[in-house]
Amino acid sequence: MTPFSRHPLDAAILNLGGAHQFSEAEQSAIKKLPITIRLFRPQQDIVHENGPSTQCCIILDGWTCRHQSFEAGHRQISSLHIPGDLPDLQSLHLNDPDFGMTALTKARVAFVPHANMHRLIERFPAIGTAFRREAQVSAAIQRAWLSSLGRRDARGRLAHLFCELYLRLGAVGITDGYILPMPLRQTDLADAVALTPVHVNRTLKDFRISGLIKLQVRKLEILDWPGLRAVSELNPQYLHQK
Amino acid sequence: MTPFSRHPLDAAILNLGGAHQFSEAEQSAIKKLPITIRLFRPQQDIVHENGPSTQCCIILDGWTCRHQSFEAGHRQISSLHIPGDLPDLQSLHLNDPDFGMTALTKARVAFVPHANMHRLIERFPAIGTAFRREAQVSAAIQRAWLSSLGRRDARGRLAHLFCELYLRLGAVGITDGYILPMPLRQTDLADAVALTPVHVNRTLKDFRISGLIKLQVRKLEILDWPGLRAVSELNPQYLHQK
DNA sequence: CGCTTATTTGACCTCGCTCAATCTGGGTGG
DNA sequence: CCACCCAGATTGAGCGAGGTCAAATAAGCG
Repeated sequence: MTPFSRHPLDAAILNLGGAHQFSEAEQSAIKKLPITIRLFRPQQDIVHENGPSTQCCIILDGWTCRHQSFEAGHRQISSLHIPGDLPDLQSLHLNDPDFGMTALTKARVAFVPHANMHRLIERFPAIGTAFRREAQVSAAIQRAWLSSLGRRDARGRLAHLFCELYLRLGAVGITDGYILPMPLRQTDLADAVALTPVHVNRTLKDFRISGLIKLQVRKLEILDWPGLRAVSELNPQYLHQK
Repeated sequence: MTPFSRHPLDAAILNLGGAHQFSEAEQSAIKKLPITIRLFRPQQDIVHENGPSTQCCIILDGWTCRHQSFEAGHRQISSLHIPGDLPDLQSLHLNDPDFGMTALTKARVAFVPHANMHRLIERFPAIGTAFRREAQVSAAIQRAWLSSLGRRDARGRLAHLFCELYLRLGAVGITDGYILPMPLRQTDLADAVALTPVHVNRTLKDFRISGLIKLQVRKLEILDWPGLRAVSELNPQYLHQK
């Protein structure tokens, strides 16, 4: 783990490997992938909602989201992605994306041509297995969101989102105690939990008054974890961490 | 395709194969899987929400659903499954299920031990690929549901569900023109689209009055497909059919 | 034909939406 | 260094889609 061993895909390798880490050979094969790195500004499209893609992307830095738009101008964010995530494995198997992806913050994203990914899977079945596992984990997170939208009220939804982020960010070592980065605007939060920005604002105020959280500039501090967790009815099983 | 070629897993093979069907060798390997077939009555649990499973299941007959329960007694259905579906590939990779699965109708379900599935994937990488593809398709369907709950009103949600079912059932040849089986009770519909049974009832009445559908005993007839589709804002891309 | 489960309808209420105005803080140009 | 700007956050007032509760009707089924 000397500084020399740093590679842009390190976080992704760690993330994908999960419980049983990749072998040396597998890791170095991943690191030899021909990647193109691009920078994005907040609100910039990474993958357009229509139009096929020939590359997979890997989040190196910053936050991105998948979303779908509606005629009335509303949009629904269906997942949030942080460094180490591979949010577009779907395009390896399906031609038409059913979602758009955009940056929520400044973001650094690596792109790998599909052909290279397919070859990688062929040569290293364990990587194929890891991709299947990753698909299942992110499907599980999506299910949790689905239930959240379906059956939780405004407080529950926001609390659940915060708890999930706390755990996910903690797993990749981005938290500082109970303080986590929170680069999303209230508008973005609203699109994620399917509320209006106005109501998100009111609910956050409610949380603040109840002493559950403190939300400053781009930083969220969880003041009362048991309390927030109770509001969220969180069952962290679905994250399948560790 | 003589009657002699009928095998309980035929539908699943067709479903999984997708665009590029399996080779003879692959197909016969699948058919040689040691399956246990069990029958379930409506509302009976197939996979419990807690407790690990050591088998994958394949729906042979009937409808099932995945769902999550909440403390207040509510439940959210996160997906519906019809014959040919493999709704529990997740358990191949993740130990703890984050959902329960129950039969919505009388159902015939085949079970295959994980070990045999893993061996199958090892020997036939194309089957591993098919499993990845299947995971992505069902994730896409879940995303569509998620957006539906988040951004559509009661009419939109129900219409969207009906349109999706029409297309999915059509793809496996279960529809008869615009008539499709609809074994779900209004309570089940409510749990799927996150409304109360009462409001589902009112919305169905509204559809009936608008001449969009006819809903009789266990049968749904779509009287005005363009109309229903307009209400649903359906973009069938996400089903990735064909 | 009686019993249970599902559907239907009515009356009332509430959570979250809409619309609109105001406040705030960080960035920018003079 | 300061006045200005502008995106984002905050607050208020009124409304409506969908929820709740309760009762009536209809449909399976032994």
